[in-house]
Amino acid sequence: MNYNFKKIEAKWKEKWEQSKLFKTNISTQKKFYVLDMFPYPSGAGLHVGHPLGYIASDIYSRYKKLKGFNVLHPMGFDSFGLPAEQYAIATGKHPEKTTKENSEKYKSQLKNIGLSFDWDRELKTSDYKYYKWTQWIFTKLYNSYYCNIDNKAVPIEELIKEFEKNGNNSIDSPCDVNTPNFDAKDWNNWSEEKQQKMLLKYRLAYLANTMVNWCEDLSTVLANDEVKDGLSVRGGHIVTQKKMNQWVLRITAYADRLLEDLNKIDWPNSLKEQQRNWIGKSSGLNISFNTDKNLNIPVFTTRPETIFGVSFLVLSPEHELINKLCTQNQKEKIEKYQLNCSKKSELDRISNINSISGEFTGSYAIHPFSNEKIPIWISEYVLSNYGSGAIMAVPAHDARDFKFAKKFKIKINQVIKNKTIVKEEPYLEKEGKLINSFFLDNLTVSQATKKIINLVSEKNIGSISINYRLRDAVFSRQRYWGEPFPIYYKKNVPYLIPENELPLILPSIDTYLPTKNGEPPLARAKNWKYKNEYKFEYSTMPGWAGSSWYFIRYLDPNNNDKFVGDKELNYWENVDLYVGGAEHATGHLLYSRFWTKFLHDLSLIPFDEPFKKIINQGMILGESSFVYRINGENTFVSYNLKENYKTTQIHVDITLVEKNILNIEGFKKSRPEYNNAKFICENTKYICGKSVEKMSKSFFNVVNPDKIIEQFGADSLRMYEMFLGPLTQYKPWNTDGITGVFSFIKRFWNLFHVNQTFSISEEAASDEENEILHETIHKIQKDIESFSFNTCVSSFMISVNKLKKINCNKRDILEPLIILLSPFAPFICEELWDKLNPGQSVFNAGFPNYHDKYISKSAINYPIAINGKKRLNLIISDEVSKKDLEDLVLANKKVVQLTAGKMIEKIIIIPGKIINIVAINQNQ
RNA sequence: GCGGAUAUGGUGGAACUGGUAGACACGCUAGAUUUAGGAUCUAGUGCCGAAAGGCGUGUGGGUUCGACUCCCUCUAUCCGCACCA
Repeated sequence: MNYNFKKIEAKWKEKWEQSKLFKTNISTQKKFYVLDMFPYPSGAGLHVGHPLGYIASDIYSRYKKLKGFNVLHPMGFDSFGLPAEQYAIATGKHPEKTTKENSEKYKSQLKNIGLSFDWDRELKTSDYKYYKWTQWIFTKLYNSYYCNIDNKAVPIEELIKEFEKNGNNSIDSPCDVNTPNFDAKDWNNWSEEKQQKMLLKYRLAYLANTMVNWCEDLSTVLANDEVKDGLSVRGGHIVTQKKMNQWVLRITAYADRLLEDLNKIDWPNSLKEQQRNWIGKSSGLNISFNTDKNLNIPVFTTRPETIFGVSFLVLSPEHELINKLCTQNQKEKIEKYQLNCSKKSELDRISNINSISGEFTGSYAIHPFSNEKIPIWISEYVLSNYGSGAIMAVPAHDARDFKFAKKFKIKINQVIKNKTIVKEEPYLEKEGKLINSFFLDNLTVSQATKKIINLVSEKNIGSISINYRLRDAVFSRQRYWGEPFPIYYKKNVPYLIPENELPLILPSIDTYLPTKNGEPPLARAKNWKYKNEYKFEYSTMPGWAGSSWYFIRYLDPNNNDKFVGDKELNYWENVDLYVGGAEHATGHLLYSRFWTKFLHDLSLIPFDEPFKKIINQGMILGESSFVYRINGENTFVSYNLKENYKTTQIHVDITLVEKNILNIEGFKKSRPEYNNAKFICENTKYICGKSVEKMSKSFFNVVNPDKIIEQFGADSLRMYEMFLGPLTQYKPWNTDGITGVFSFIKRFWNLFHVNQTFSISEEAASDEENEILHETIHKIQKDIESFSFNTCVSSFMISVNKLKKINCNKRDILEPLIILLSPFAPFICEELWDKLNPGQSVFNAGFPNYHDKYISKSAINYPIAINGKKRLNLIISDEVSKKDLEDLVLANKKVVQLTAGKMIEKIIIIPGKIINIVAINQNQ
């Protein structure tokens, strides 16, 4: 019988689906939770790069199952999002419809690959049965504040009780910067409206004015990557910065815990490092500078010891004191500068390092220790939302301050001794002794830092302060295709929709555009009011809302009474292995940790980290092909002749290229403008150029897995994806190479067949055969556990090649080998297992154990090296003593020949590894 | 600018804690076989050289009996973040 993968794969796909082989339930076994990052179902479907991580996690899941674990391995879709909405705007099709079509397509592609997902647990974020609970979590955030004393989130009722008793005087909790002090009397006298406004300043979900990229012509808000050089990418409309009242989540309250707890999870270091940098904790000192206008300017510095090096202050262009500091003759310039900055997006403002700009306010600060006059400037390199929005500039010891001082010819005071000439370049190290610093002179940096901190607090002009780079997370989107907020407004004050009235269903609207007066699309919904009276919130939640907790919902996806059942939660707990791309480092992975910690604080879940271990898979890159068109002509010149002309490089669809040779007829037909194209060829062939880049529709280099499966089968696709290289690395796809694993699979099949007939021997295995088997078991187990799947495939090839050579078809050997291979190539293994053990599934078998006695060998093929360079091999029994070994080696003819005329200085014997003879020339 | 990774044949890659560099494949060369298929099998294939031998893991140095592996220098490519005071 020939290996007919089409028949085999179709058969088992159906059988597994019918028998619900991959359905999981709570049991008494040990659990293991394997999760893939949530895909967004795009209209283009899967390409060959997408399933890389899914195949890896599938192999690991199946391995864990064979090892006796109860494995949870679910899949679903992050189905809210911008592309579906934009498609809806363009075509009028409801995003729900396209989302459904796209996820069905994804699902069928994933099933073709033979991934062992429990599809009964499938979920979609856009399903109201799911987003009911996303809304519910929002109500919990809204109804909580963060207590710094307990260091956790606490229900807002506790805060109200405290306000009623003592006002907010003894509250230690992050809140709005403009929160006034009040006592119980004030609180109890306030109207409900005023009380609600005060509470909003403390909630973990609160309203705040935040800057957005506003596009007047489109009357909508744009994302950073939709804006370039102050214009919208689509259409080139002017984009300005505008403040907008939006929902914000107080993630900064968790900054320290998010940072600290990185130490207790098994994530790649680079990922942890990215989160650390994103949170960006830095400790320093807040110091107040008085000014000639008698105003206090607080500045934040991490280098307080350089206080005597300050030669100017810089405020951010939005700083609230600028109006008061700005003198009459500087006013015009300052206002012009401020206006200029407001036109730039934050991204533009900070991306241009080399153009230094700023304006002098006309005012001076007074140095708190030397009483010197210090000019006050404004510049866009100081950000209003970090620290206090103002800095003390020390050009001798800070790179940006240095550039600024050079440009505006401000003096540069060196205060730390070093060989660097600070007139030419700044000295940035925190090493050396202080100079020009009065009472700090001759102290080291750390001594001076301590001393200045003490003095500043004694003088009552500043205090130690910890700053985070992390900002609170804006949670509103002016879009249609997202979760509606369970919020309505009464007298402009937000109120929650009661829990028992959730979900608040996303209403239908006629068109998905914002309204003419700039309200989000939901303002178009007809008769959409709470109790027919109160306006709902019109913005929707961002894409990351649904993906911040989906891993919890998988435990109990169909529960209509709770977001997850207790039994399920306590059995499955958090994710043991999470596989996905590193690009989510500071988005999804941080928000999920935040929500997990929050839910844990309210005792809703028993764990406070979502993902115990993460593996980042690398990307599979595509190989793009190019043709070269002579500028101004419809003539294409072959790759090696293109230097003779001025040409433009154009992507050509890789399906029209084989072994770098262009299918000219196909190319002509591909686009009307190529119909009459001419070609300058090399030996009648047109050679294309190529390069490796991201696999993308726009580069015409995508390879569809369905086509690969059609030609070689899913088992070959799975094994080839793993064989390409280490899971975590970036690597190019090359379809030609798949023939290697395809013929391996056929060779494996042929082990079970003699003259095309299924044939298996019941004879006992020989030592040689056992050796092959047990070495393979050992290697496969080790490599799966270290996620080295590429070397697993090599070992399978090696052992099958060896077994083929000795024509082994013994059950004792082949049966365990099927189990070993089944996580990688499930279809063929199930088929062969079924022939050996009719009616049983290989996935209910146990992973075989290896025996050391077959792995250790008594004779060693010793490599013999002379001066570290291997020269020959000698087979020597491991019972030979060291002394005998030396004699044996020195007596060898080849050794004698190679060491002739040299003196043998010593012999190094590393047992079981190598023998090295150190020989030196005698005449030297 | 800062941070992180990576660099090994024509190509993808292997080499466990310093111990045989190039496993396993693709490609290529030669041959066998065949119902001409993107089939199967055999042998060869790092580079230079007729051979002996020499040279080889991005560059230059160092430690070591021995370095792809450890240390220093430089270079290139990719990725991430955006002036974080």
